[in-house]
Amino acid sequence: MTNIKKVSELAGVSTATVSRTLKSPDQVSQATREKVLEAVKAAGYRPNWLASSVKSGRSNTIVVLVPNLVNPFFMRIIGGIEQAAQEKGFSVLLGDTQGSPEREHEYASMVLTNRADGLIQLDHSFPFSAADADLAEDLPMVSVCERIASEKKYPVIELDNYAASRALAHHLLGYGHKHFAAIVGQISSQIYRERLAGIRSVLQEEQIPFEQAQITGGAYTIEAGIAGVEHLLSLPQRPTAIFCFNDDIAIGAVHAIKKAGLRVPEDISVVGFDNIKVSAFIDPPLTTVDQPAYDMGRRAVEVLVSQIRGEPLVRSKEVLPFQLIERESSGPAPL
Amino acid sequence: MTNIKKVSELAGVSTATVSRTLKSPDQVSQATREKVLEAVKAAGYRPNWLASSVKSGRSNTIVVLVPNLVNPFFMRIIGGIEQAAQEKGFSVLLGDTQGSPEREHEYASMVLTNRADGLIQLDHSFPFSAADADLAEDLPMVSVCERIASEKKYPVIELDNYAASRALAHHLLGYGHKHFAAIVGQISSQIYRERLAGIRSVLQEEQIPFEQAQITGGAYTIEAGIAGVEHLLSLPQRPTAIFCFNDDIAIGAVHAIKKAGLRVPEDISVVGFDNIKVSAFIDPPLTTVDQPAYDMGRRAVEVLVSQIRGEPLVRSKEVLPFQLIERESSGPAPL
DNA sequence: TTCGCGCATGTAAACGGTAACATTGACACA
DNA sequence: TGTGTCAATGTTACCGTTTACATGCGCGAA
Repeated sequence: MTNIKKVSELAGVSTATVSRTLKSPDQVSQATREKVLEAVKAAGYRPNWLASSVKSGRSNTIVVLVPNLVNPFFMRIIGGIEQAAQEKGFSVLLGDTQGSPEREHEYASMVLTNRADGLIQLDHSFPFSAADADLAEDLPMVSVCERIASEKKYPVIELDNYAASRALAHHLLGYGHKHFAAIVGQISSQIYRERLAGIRSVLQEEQIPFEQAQITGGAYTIEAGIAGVEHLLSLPQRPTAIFCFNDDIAIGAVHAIKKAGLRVPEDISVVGFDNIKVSAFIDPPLTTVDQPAYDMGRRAVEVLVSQIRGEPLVRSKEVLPFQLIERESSGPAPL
Repeated sequence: MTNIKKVSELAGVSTATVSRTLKSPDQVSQATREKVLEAVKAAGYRPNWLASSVKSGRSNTIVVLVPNLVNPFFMRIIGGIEQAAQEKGFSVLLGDTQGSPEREHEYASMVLTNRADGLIQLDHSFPFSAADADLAEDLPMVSVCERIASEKKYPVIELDNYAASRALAHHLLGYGHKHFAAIVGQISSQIYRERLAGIRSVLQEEQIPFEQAQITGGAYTIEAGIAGVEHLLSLPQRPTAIFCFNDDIAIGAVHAIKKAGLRVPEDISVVGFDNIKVSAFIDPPLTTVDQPAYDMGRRAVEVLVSQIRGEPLVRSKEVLPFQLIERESSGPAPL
């Protein structure tokens, strides 16, 4: 391993001069600078990142906790995280948790051991173990989409899920639908509550009933969408419009509806959430709510980095704009 | 920051004893061990990972270069990488390159600066900059799917693309197709050459022509699939079967074919590659080649870690099995 | 009783940088 | 000529661990 000492000997200067040449070249005379740079090149020297980090006490790394890597919506967020992190000189450690608390604990503890300076949580759980909880008190942590379940309020970058659900509901009401159902994702999350509340508020205003039996699901997967539709089609009153809490669920729902010999949207309208890439290209293209995933990731990094730098928190909650994307999976209610 | 010194003072022992208690407890008497562990708990001490890494010279980190985060096939590979890395005590740094050489250089250089111990490349380029190339000579690097373009042969975990393409070709020939086309992904890659060679070899055996005009594309995207079909439909002889070099392209192709008023597979059969999740649930479900993406990721880590440990290389090339998944996007050639 | 062995622990030198402080010398100015 | 200033460089302490080596002590064997 070529280290700074070898370079300093090669150049006939002290290690400090080598360090200065690389970190603050203007403090070094041009003559020695050239000498040193030549020695650096000759030795093939690259500064040891671990060593400088240990000195500075900062790893310039953030860890991102993702419940599911294959979800393209999360990946778009992570794309934004990556981009912003790189611009700010941070690198991104990937923490694929698969929803397992043990995994979350493990990744979260990286912030306690100086392996990372902060963490971004894409799920809604408080990621630290009970043993670490008190140490985690003032650590830089930001959540995206979901709010972290803890007394302390960590900053969150989110969507106005309530308003977005209301927009979807109004969209479907406009088509004359009267029988609604929902296939939800993770239960007990903030998203679950807000979206459901949004739907309920609109339906209540119109005096349209919306019972617990019409709410099914429990995971953000295609399979959950299929199972959800199978359940809903077995109900005495078949819904004519289904809210799916993400596009994966909606894709499964559309698939199952067609498989049952029904048509989308002629028999049942389906709306999703997230606007993942493929949603525009399935048959029929999905009506959905676009979330600015990339920007949410970017923003999360900006907030996190300012926390890491110890800057005061401006807002603990940022709500980014959604956009209702009307496509062909929703249409007039059947007569 | 609570460090080992604070703990040692609290426990009334030396820092060495604290370190030993945590790293090799059997060298410490039970009495002091308990004393130390209590002090650790009282101080809320967590060893500084940066410091131990600088000492050991190993970061126990690998960096993964991905051309495109939103591609679910890559994400399945990365899922396998993550899992295996965690089991082996490594963490994963994410390098979203977007195909940009500068980004690749930047991430690759992390291995030179001890920020990572090795790298996994999912693209086919040699990721180091020209300036770093000679230093990169003996660095642990493994590629998945694609072979790295360099004189030195780095280990690669791949699929038998030639045989898989032959299988797809035979599948379509069995349906009586005579007019083929291909929408390819990245040109100039190993995959491009092998898959095309596989297709060509089968068609040649059957004396079926396959001209350059029938080969289009250039990116692994839905849009490329759409553009590809638009081009192919403008040809004097319309193909009855299209090889798409991944499922995203195939999804775009199916979309465009339907949009043109044609049916899949009655008018045109479409086959893909990768077997991403959604392929089974679009209309019609895609015939495709399943790649064991997760296992490829796992295997890549195993090979990489053994390289990092300096173990001798067993095989420089591992070929994992594919599986032809016959679904409904392929069928009998139209009369 | 003395010697030697081995366990438990302490001391201090690493690891590879960075940066505060010290030193040197050139130069300007009185 | 003496003094002060400043730029360029060297010296050295330090970041937080780990670990080779040193020390001390108890105990069994001779």
